[in-house]
Amino acid sequence: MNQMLRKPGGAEPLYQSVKRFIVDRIRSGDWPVDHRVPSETELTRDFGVSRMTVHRALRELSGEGLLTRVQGVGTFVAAGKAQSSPLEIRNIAEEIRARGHTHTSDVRLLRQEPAKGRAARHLGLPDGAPVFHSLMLHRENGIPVQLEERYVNPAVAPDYLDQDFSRVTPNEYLMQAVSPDQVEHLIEAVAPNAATRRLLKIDAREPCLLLERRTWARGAVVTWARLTHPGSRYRLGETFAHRP
Amino acid sequence: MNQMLRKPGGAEPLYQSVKRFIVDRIRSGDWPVDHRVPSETELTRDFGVSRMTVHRALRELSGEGLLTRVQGVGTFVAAGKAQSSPLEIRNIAEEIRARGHTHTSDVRLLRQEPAKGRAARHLGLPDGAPVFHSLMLHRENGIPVQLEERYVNPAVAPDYLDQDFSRVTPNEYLMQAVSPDQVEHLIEAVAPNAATRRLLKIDAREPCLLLERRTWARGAVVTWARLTHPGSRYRLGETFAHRP
DNA sequence: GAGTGGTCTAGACCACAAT
DNA sequence: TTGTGGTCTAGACCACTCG
Repeated sequence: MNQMLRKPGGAEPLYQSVKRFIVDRIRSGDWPVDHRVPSETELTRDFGVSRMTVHRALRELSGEGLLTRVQGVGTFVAAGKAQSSPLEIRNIAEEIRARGHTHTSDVRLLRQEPAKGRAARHLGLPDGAPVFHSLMLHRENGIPVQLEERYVNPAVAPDYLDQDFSRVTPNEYLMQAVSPDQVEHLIEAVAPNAATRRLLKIDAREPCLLLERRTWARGAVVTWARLTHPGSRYRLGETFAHRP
Repeated sequence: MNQMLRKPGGAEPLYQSVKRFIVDRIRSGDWPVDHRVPSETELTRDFGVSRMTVHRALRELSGEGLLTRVQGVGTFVAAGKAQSSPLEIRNIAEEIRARGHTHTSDVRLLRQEPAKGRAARHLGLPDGAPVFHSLMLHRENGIPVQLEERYVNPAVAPDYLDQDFSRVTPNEYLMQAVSPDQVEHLIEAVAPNAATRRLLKIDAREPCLLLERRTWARGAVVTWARLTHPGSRYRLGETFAHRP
């Protein structure tokens, strides 16, 4: 029966089971973008639940941006360009997983070096003071979506260099290690330089969305991050309240 | 009957009517923060609809952050009311004047036309329905900084075409004419097309920051605006305190 | 025990799109 | 005409909180 679909733990609503089943198919790659999802009638039969229950699952996934529904036509896996809110401090890995996709990342650089120029000024440190510097490349389903260059104040996060950033993103680590009390964001459209183009695998004509973020904790700058995204693969968004 | 609660236009789902009723009570101040909302049973009786319908309305309002629901206790008007947004609806003219600079603008287009493609979809209107379409160029100290292309729902702002937009920006007019209750923003980096390059006086290599904004009032889309800025002359920025 | 919200069913009618 | 999603009903059982 449909009990087989329930989570082992037991107490999960049926519509959650249906949602989980669909998200798993998308996450695993079984259902690519634009793939047609079984109709409500089919899912009703397959899961042995009522149509209202299936409908709720599909409606919620549609509201979460994972599916697109067209009356009279069907339900499809949403194309969904990457989209996030600049308001909060977003976690790129979580954001990607929330879309049902796979997040992977490479550590391209992780070291201590003398602060110079803008990095020193943004961190509020004297020129030549030691800083931590990291460069990460984040991918969504294998496609580069964010280049994360980050400078970290060693006084605030002394263990930064010892982390395994293949398991926990720098963002995740810093958020739990030193919860910041102030944030600054700047958003710009920029032309990528040669190194950025190579890492993001884009050509010179593609503009990039640059999000710069600084965070503070108890008056000291924690980190200055430059997050560069290919314009064709990422955008920032936010909705206040719901659109009906 | 519950027909009295329906919108004059007719076709509104019942759960929408219930939502609208509650939102109106909150917005008007009748129901302050922490006010207890009538139970599902009471609303079912008052509206003459089934409990499932009432439940959906309350569940969605809860998801949108307007209500808080506690099983076994009741439903209450949520506190909070979002932190100030970095992407509040900005008024380009005011923003420029706040920097001590001079704002000028040209009306390049202002007319009614049949909605097509994206404009129709974004406004939630059928293809070919009449819409208002305007194109404005905004300058800071004589230098173009924003190209504002805007589509407006005639049903919501019927007098749009009669305004003098050399004195009041479309944004200012719409904000005071129909105060929106919902906003959506999207930010992208894009390459400008030929017409945009010519109007903004930039060359093909310069990326542009595109801010798309939709606003709603009482469930209907008011306007969809595409604000294009030269990457070298404009950026979005924001500082705020983080909630611990 | 009474009242609340959370979930679920088995039907129904409708609007819409494709054939 | 067929199949799709959108809405709605009138019940039902459950978990939970409170007096």
